[in-house]
Amino acid sequence: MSDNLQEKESLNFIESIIDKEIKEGKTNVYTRFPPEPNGYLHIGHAKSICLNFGLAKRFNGKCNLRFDDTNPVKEEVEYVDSIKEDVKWLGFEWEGEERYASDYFDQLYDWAEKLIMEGKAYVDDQSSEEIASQKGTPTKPGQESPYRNRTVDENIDLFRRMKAGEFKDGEKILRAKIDMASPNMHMRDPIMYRIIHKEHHRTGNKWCIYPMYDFTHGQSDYIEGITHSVCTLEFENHRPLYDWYLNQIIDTEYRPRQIEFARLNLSYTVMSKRKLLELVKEKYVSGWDDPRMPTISGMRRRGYTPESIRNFAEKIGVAKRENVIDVSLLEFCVREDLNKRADRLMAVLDPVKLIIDNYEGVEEIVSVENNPEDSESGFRDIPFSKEIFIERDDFMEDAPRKFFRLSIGKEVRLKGAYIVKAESVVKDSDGNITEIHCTYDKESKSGSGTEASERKVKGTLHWVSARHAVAVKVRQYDRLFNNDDPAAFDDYKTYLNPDSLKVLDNCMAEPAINLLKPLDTVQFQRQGYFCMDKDSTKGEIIMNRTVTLKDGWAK
RNA sequence: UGACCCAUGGUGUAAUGGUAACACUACUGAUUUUGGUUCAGUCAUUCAAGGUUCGAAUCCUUGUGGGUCAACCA
Repeated sequence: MSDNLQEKESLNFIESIIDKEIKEGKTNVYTRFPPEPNGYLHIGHAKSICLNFGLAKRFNGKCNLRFDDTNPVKEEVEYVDSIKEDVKWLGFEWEGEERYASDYFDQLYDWAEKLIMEGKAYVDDQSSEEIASQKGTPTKPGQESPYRNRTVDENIDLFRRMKAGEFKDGEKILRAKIDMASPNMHMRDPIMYRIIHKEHHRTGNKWCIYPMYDFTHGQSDYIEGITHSVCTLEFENHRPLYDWYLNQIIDTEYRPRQIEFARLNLSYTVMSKRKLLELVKEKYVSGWDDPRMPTISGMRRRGYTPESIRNFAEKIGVAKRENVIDVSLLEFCVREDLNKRADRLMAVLDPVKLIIDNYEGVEEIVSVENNPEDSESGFRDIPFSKEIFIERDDFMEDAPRKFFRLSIGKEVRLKGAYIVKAESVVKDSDGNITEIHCTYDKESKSGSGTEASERKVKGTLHWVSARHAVAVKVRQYDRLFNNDDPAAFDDYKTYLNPDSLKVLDNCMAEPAINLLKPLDTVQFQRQGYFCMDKDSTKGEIIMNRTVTLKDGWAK
């Protein structure tokens, strides 16, 4: 029966393709995640990672991590390291050691010579401008290069001299000889190798010619035994070239297959590496791991969990249709996860003092459950006293009838403690409330079992005992852009949300906050989920707001 | 005036010729010592026109709309 259920589970279109192939006798599934180490991974990459590793897992296959490092101008070791960390953090394990396209440079070079020998590639002496001008347009065919019909001997000689470093950057180039009239621009004698005199993060100064993406990717797949080369839609037009190159070198039955899917777009954010890099370089954010960034490292610092991101990737599905996922789905996923696992803590973000005038004694201890969603999580003790802080928003002198919080003459429950009634307020010369004076019902203590403790009151407030309060700094993060599709505009930066970060310096938390370590997540009761920032020190606790709680009141 | 791809509620994703469904969002209500959670419910969907078929979201044709492609980027 359970088998039946599993069979009924719907497959995405890639899984359907593989499922069909397996039924037709194909035996293995081998995928790869192929980032270029020229930036940090973002939530869009997470979709691809979950897809590729997920496919391997589902079909008992393998998945490689391969760095597509064919352009030393843009690539750096810093990015390699961060990418490895992020993939691991997301919970995936690649097959063996990570791979590098640069590991295949020798083989790629040999294949290039082979193509030259067969008259299928030639060296072009023209400038990039000249080549571009002969390329034609999508609706007009291109013209053939005057160097297109050089002899094999001449081409080989020139190519070897390119490799030997006899020419400057841009002086010569190796092109495949395909079809300048092809309706597919990528087939109009695409560039295979260009000269770049620049040290490579892996191969050092061994090479001064580097292969282009198209001449690298399919062959790398072939070398690694990849069966399904899953990439995003913009490579759809490259597929004929992917296949053409493979046709030149393959002499076995095995052949990798490119399949394209629609990349992830998220509302209220930008996803392109170029734009993210701009935000970092121009200091609109504090770095790649700024908690407002849609990068994996930013989300980690913000307090997102790997589980919530994987679950998100599962929920958004995989298809070929352009899509913009509502960021509220991401928020739903992290709340869903954190609700189950985050211990509750009380913290007052905008404190105002509340004094219980008839409170007897100095202080006492109350006991509160750590997480009502997790019976294993137990209870903790919290100090309570005559003077406490509550949220400024939780008090109104004259409240509308739907206001379930504190106002003069009205009662509320202090979470885990007593029911209090507001009697009067003290204000400063500007009219700001500085103290709220209350009386409490001595018999109403939570859990005491008395009749008074069972009384129902409209609202329950979080609070912190004034003399025990721990000062914390809170960073309230909000969406980075205030337009739901900023990427649609060239001047997307004008849509940056000026309130995407609010720093609150005078927050007060209960003493248990001292037990937290960096990256620990808690729920501040009635506020949201917060994650201790890595910049916290002994003297200063910094909490990043991951996401607010859903607010059913929302004035 | 090219090639390739795509079109299902507000947003996503299913339904694989046989009752259009699931999730998110929004909104109701119940429960609640978090205006959270949980539970119950409501609103809302096949781009258009032809054709094939007993039967079409699904297959065909033609439109329409959208995306991608003219880096010595990936």
